[in-house]
Order: sequence, then structure tokens, then C-alpha cells
Amino acid sequence: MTTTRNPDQTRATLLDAAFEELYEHGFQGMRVDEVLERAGLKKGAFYHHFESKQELGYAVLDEVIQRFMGARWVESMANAEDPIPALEEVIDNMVASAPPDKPFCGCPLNNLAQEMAPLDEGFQARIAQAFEGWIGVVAEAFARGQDHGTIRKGIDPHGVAMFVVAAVEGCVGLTKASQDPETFARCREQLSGYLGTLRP
Amino acid sequence: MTTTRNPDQTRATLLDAAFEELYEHGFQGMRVDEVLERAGLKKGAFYHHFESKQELGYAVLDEVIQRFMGARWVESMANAEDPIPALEEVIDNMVASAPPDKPFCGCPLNNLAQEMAPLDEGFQARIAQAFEGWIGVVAEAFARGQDHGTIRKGIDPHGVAMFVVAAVEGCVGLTKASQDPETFARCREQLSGYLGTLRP
DNA sequence: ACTAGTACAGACCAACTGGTTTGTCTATAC
DNA sequence: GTATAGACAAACCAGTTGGTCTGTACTAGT
Repeated sequence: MTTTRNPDQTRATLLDAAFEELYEHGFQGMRVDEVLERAGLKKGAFYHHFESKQELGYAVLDEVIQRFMGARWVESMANAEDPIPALEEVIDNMVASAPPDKPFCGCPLNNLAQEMAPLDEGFQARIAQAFEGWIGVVAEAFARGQDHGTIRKGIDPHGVAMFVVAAVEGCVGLTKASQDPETFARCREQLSGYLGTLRP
Repeated sequence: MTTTRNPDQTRATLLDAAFEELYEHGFQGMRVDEVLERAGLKKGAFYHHFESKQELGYAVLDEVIQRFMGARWVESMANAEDPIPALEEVIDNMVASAPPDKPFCGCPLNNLAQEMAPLDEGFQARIAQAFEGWIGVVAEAFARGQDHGTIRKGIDPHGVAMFVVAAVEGCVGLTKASQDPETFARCREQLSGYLGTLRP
């Protein structure tokens, strides 16, 4: 094993460090120098692997955030006969997995969406695609629930999935705004109530 | 009328210009120079009226955004016997009042919340207060609806108000992410469906 | 009319930004 | 063993940033 030279590892390190900085400060607030310090690397290494700060942002979105969302949501919901408990589990995890000592920073995808979607088409397109994928997974889970009799037939799975994703992001966002876990608990309770109305 | 000197007017001009820049670029992306150019003023004027960029941000939140939210929500909902149509009207207005030629930038308060709440305690406190006020107004409207028989007795007005605010912000946020008005229309339809479940 | 204090302009600065350049070191091909 | 390509370091650059400073013109109080 060579530790001195390892381009793939270096790139991954850069990507990880960039994700953390991006998550905490947003894209515009993220400083390349801070990413480099966190990664323990220098400018030369950075601009060898990435064309620009913007390309780094795209790469984080494509390779870290999308992959992470995919793993969390697809794997958890892909096979559930009853989408509601699966949904609730993943939602709880969005807040529970945050480090308790730092301020709560919400959802990485939504953060980037709210900051960059109107400002940069490259980000916007990737973000829209990520949300579509996410909503698609949830919609399929609802449709499957309809087949299994756990979800009411009358609903439009895709429309409901959109609203559920919106509501989840809203609850997480309000929690971020208040910086109070109790906010999430109360929103979460109402969300469960809403999900209950989707039963047959 | 003196146009040459008018400190109150100058301050208001600065505040307006800052709001626009803040709304489009976020706080970190907002440049003082751009605010000045939009306001047609110079650095001297700016630092005479505001201590720093941060204080300007606080002032925009306190004097522009809070006031605006107050006007929109309090006035529309304060006397409604049936909160649901009042709510729907205000929600539709959040998207409809956006300039159609520019990218949709969502809700100014939520934008600032998602960007700055974890980064700056001054912003966080003001944001939390603004959301609390907003939620309070909606909660009162639901309680009044219960008295008037337009809203089911069984619900917790404040909990539902929180969730409604979260869901609205989620729908607006998803619309911002997709940059597609159709997204809002579909979320809005589901939101109406949810509000319907609050009827007696 | 005089004066004192305020409102603002505009030049200026130090710190920092993303990005570039140059050069060095290492692993591999030959 | 030597040549070569790629990985990375380090110094560097030009432009931008938020913020300061000094000067001046306006206005209100006398």
C-alpha cells in the first residue's frame, strides 16, 4: 500500500472535505482554502483534480449527495410493503444522524437547492434531477402500498410523494430555523397524522 | 421637498436595495457594492447608516422581511372565520407575486433561515422569532375556526399551524428547486387535500 | 449670518478570494 | 538505469471583499 501517491484517494478526500464545508457554510460560503486545510492538501492538488470551485460543487452533488440520498432512500423504501413506517424511519434518521454538538444544518440537498437553484443552471439541473429521483422512489413505494392494501387507492402516488418530500423538507427546514429538536418532534407528529390519512 | 438630503429616505433606499440583493443572492452572496450600486449611493452613506454588512442583514430581517410577513399573514388571517381559504389565498400569493421573468427565489424568510440559522446567532434568533410569530397567527386562525365550526375540534391548533407552515415552505422550496410552476400547482393541490382533513 | 453637527462622497486599505504557474517528487515503462 | 507522465507542493497573482478615513456640503439651531 502506497500512502505517498494515491490519486483516487486524494480525490475522495477532497470530495469528503468539500462536502463537510459545503454542508456547514453553503456553496458561496465555502472557501477552497478551508477545504484544502481540512483535507490536508494544497492548491496544486485541488486544481489538479478539479477545474474550479464550481466543478467541485457539481462533483459533491453528483458523487456525494446524490449517492448518499440514493443509499438512504432507495435501499430503505425499495421493498417496503407498507411505505409509511419506512418513510418515518428515514425521516427520523435525517435529524437523528446529525451531530448533536454542532448547530443542526438540515438536509444537504435542500440546502444546496435553496441557495443555488436560482443562481446556477448546472446546480439547478442536478438538484431537480435529484429531487425527481427521490420523489420517484417514494411514489413507487406508495403505488406498491396500494397494491398491498396498505395505502388508499384513491390517492395519486406521485402527487402525494411530491407533497411528502416537500413536507419533510419543510419540517427539517423549520427545525433548522428554530435550532430546536422539539420543533421536529412536533412537526413529525403532525406528519404522521397526515400519513395516516393515506390509509385505506 | 429636498432631494439632496434625506437620511430616513436614504436609509430606506439602502434597506430596499439590500433586501433585493439579499433575496437574489443570499446573505453571503450579497455584495455591499452591489447594494450600493442598486441604491445609487456610496460607501460613505452606507457605513453612516449601518455598522456593518451583518447589521444591515439584521435590519433587513427586522424592518423589511418581518414587516412584510406580518402584513401579508396577519392582515389576511387575523379575522377569517374559516382559516383554510384565507391560508390558501396567502400561499398562492407567495408564488404568484414573484416576478415571472426572473428565476423563482422562494420565500425570503426561509431563504435566510436555511442559509444563516446555523451560522449566526443573531440571524437565528430573529428567524426563530419571525417563524414563531407566523405560526402563532396561523394557530390562532385555526383556533378561531374551531370556534366557528369550520375546523375540527380534535386537532391541536398550534401543532397543525407548525406543520402547515413547514409544508408551505416545503412546497415553495421544492418549487424553487425545480424552477417549475407546475411543481407548485401539484404540491398545492395535495396541500389543499391535507387542509380538507382538518374539517369537522 | 454664524456655527456645529450631520449626511454623504470618494479615495483608500488590508485581508482574502479563486485561480495560475512553476517546479519537485514518485511510480512506472522501457 | 534512465526517461517520461502524472500527482502534488509552494509561491504567486490579479481581482474582490468588507471596512476606514478624510473632506465637504448641507441643514438646523441660534
